[in-house]
Amino acid sequence: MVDLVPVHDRPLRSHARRNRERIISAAHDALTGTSRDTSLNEIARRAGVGIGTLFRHFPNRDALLEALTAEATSTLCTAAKRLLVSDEPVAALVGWLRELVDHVATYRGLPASLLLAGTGDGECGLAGSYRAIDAAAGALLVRAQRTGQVRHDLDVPALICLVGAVAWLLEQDPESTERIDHVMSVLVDGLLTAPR
Amino acid sequence: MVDLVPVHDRPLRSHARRNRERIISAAHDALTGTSRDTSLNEIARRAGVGIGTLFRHFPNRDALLEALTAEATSTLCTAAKRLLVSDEPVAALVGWLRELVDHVATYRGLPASLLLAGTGDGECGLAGSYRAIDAAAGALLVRAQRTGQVRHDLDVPALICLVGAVAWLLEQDPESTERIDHVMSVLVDGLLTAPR
DNA sequence: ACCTGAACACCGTTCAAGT
DNA sequence: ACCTGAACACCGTTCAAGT
Repeated sequence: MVDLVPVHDRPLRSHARRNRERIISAAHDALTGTSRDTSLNEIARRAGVGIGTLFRHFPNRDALLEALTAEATSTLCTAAKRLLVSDEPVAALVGWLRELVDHVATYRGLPASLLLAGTGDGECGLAGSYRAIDAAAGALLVRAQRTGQVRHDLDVPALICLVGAVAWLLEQDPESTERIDHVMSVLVDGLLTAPR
Repeated sequence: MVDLVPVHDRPLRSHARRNRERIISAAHDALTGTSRDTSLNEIARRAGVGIGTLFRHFPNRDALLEALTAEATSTLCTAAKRLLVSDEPVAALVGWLRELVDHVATYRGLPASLLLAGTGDGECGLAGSYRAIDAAAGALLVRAQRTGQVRHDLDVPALICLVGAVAWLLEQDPESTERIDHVMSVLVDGLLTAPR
């Protein structure tokens, strides 16, 4: 994209960009740490920015979540592409799903927002992330199903539902990692083809 | 318990009891219908009662949820006892878990509150319900495990986690019954013993 | 073009004042 | 003993006013 903006408002734009970064950084710290339930007003305050500025950059909470997770989501999806050439299709799928659970559980409210992005007809903030995850998971799923070891009556939305549900469990009690692993193993067993 | 209260405050007590019933009834309608996200103030208003009265009867949202669900929970748990003498232990467990999912998904916020009741050390409102469900599920689980068809590395808390997660999915999108059924069948497959 | 922060309509919760 | 509702401290969100 060519830069057509006049030179004289460069400093303003760069200042705005810095504000954006500050908000993202403050939001990351606020939504990731131990006290994850931080208000948007508080995030703006910590970012040293007016609340109006936060809403100017991110019209709603989902837009902020999208910005926060965009980078991690895309690295996760490129990782999926790399896994597509591994020689263990089922292990690749399962391993990636586990990573996805951890990723989605990183920010409070992300499981619900991601699910909503899948259901929602319109363009809610996380629609882009959802599509990226959908594509990555789809490729891994199809390849795993071709081995015959994974149920064929599974589609990507169902898979994302399952991941979202487990991520929500992790969100409810971030301490209970071992229980989540247990639950996840039950779920993975369910994905595998049952003996007829 | 013997009734020791003087006769002259009987009408007051009965009036209080009627208020309690009104609140429960209004809350049921408000939290069950299509617009499930009704505020406590609004519920009090619909019940024709001051907001202070609502908080006097139910100190927090979980206490209200407990009162709302107490009856349905106990009938579900007596149903579990009846299922204990059926001749299909696995089908009994699975069928009951499905009913539990529907029950937990009935009221908005119940999945999260129930999970918290399991984790919480103290006495949050739904601790009683959790114990009842724990006992009922435990009996069904043990019997199903004795057949050898159900994984032995499963305990009741893990089971309730799974139910809560699926109920949360249903809560997020009450329309998607067919998808939930699908997810539930995957989960149930995961509960069954995998071929060694 | 971008930022600010007072202001709005809400939320759950409390508590002095009533009967 | 029980009820009331104004009041409090919050929340997300908007928007007139500034630079």
